[in-house]
Amino acid sequence: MPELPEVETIRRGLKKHILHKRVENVLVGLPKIVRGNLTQFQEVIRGNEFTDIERIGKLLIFSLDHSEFTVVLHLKMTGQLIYPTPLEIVAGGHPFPEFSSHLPNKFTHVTFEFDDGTKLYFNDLRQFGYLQLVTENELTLIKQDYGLEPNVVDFTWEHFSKLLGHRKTILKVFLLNQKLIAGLGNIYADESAFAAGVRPDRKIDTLTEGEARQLYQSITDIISKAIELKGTTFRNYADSEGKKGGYAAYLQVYGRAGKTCLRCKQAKIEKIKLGGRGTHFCPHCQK
DNA sequence: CTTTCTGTTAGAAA
DNA sequence: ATTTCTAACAGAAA
Repeated sequence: MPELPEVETIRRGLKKHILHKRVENVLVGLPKIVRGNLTQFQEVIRGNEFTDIERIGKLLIFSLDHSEFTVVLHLKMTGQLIYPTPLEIVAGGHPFPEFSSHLPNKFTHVTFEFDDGTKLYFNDLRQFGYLQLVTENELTLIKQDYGLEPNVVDFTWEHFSKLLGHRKTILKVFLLNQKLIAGLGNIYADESAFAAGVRPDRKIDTLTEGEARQLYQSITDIISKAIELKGTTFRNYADSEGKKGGYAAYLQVYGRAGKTCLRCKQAKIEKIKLGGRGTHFCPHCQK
């Protein structure tokens, strides 16, 4: 579920709270959520502490103190990392009734218990997400599978344009390819194409330079705005404090199939399937 | 009731 | 080599 802005929001939220706290216990209710050897996973983390949290694309990377291992975590479609702070424990506030108001709940598969009594919950309704211990070498290999980050300085027009190259693939598929651009998902891909005025079913090699530049700018603007607003809650995304993201109010096409376009106020938003994903666009505003 | 859809992606099949 | 399909899963919506 979460795309780059949502994962980044979670990363920032957790960094404020969980670093340098001794992990007293790692409770695992659903073993398959932990890839690799479960016993080793628990032994390496118990008694240790997280020293940093990084992110590449939609993947979170937790550094451990004095360990050859690093923890990587992917939330996939419905994963959540919730760290109730004392204030929220009092308020009892998880915003989604289906996840019940108190944690852990039936979707909590891993719980980290810290030495100050606080807990970090990994919830995942659809159970696609995972945690895994990786060595430095393995981490290097994983990083090689990720392309440009849209929110860093070297996401330049020159790099982006090189990425487009002479590809003939469909724009939507291009935008979702994590090996090329890391972190875009279904929502921001559709929103970026709309903002650029380009149909998502266009072939990359038919884009004019002007359209390509528009697209580059749209991705940059949308991702930074979405990070600023702490992501988009369309269904059940929540940040580490259990709060919803604010970007949903800015969505132009995603989830608006059949509704009148907010820009031209004439055409209805169409929904088609591209690369196996529901794809939304305005047939009037996007060429 | 059944069918289709869902913010992801690894791996198989074509 | 590259592109498309499917599976992993649970629940909401149609």
